[in-house]
Amino acid sequence: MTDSAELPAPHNHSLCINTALTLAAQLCTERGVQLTAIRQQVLELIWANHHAVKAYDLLERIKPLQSAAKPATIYRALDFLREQGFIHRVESLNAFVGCNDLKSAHEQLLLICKQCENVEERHADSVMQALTQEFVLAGFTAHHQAIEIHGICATCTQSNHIPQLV
Amino acid sequence: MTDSAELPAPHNHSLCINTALTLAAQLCTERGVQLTAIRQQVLELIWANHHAVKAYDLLERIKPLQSAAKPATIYRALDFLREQGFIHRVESLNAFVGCNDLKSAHEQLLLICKQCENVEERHADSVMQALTQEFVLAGFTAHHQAIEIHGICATCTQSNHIPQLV
DNA sequence: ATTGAGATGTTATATTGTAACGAATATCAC
DNA sequence: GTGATATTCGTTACAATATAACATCTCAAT
Repeated sequence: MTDSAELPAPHNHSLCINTALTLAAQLCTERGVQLTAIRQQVLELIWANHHAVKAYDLLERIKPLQSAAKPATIYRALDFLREQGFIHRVESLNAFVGCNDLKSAHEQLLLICKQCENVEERHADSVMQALTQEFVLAGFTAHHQAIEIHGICATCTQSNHIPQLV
Repeated sequence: MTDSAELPAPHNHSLCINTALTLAAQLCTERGVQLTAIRQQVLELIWANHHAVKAYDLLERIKPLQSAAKPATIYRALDFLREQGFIHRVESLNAFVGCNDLKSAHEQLLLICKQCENVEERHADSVMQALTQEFVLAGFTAHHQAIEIHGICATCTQSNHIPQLV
């Protein structure tokens, strides 16, 4: 049996990773910033699945590649990747997840499944519009927002309804 | 000059605190749970202003009252207060703020001012409705949500426009 | 070759949060 | 009231997350 709990949808994940890495490399070139080996490896590790990854897990995983890696190694790479908009920090998990919309500067919604732990990013324009109205009402100028919803994703809900073999 | 940056609106803050504490005490009685001295003191310290307070700051502030206080003392009180819905955790700040809507079970929006550090809680029904629609679209069952917006509040925006005496 | 900016190595430490277990206290049935 | 039970608290130890500070390296532009 494959790991269907983690990558439930028919999903070519290496395509997923490749797209993200290729685009990141391209954007770095355009912006004149360096996607160094460490930064690229961290980005690749984050994209290993659609979970939110913890900094110290990344540290363990990068050590075979970068034996000198220390916490600062990881946090610096994470800072860079965040500045470039390649990843998001999931505030409610102290963890990090790849951004799958590098082109547009959308602020987004993160749907975090408690069961499979996948994090789905959605643009949710209607939510953002309602938020903007709310800011106007409150006289608030928004700079940055974190919208994180914990629950059960569609795939897990479905698979939970499939009769179990007991 | 008074501390107008922290409590900018004409605002009877002791009323604010008293209301919160009285209501919390009442709800605890109704629910058959204990609002012990420690828990009440922590709640009171959180309500000292409208900032998000860090756990270790609370620890320092409660020591004059509870000389035996240790991290676990604070975190247990915080757990209790959260379970009862008396406070919110601000995920993006690792900090805690009083809930000013104890009666209704609204999930809410936190508007966090970078300048005065006040946290304003808003119900934002339109945002929640848009969110609910988004969940339906995504087939997602939401259990808990954190919506945290960082920016500049109305009061600070106004006072920033007042010509400075230089 | 020099230099200057950015990236990394390295050590140390700060901050945030939990686990585990025994002692004290409150609550409830009798 | 007394004893049984559950809850709360004290205490120690530690885990997990994150940053500061400074030295060194790399590499491109001059």
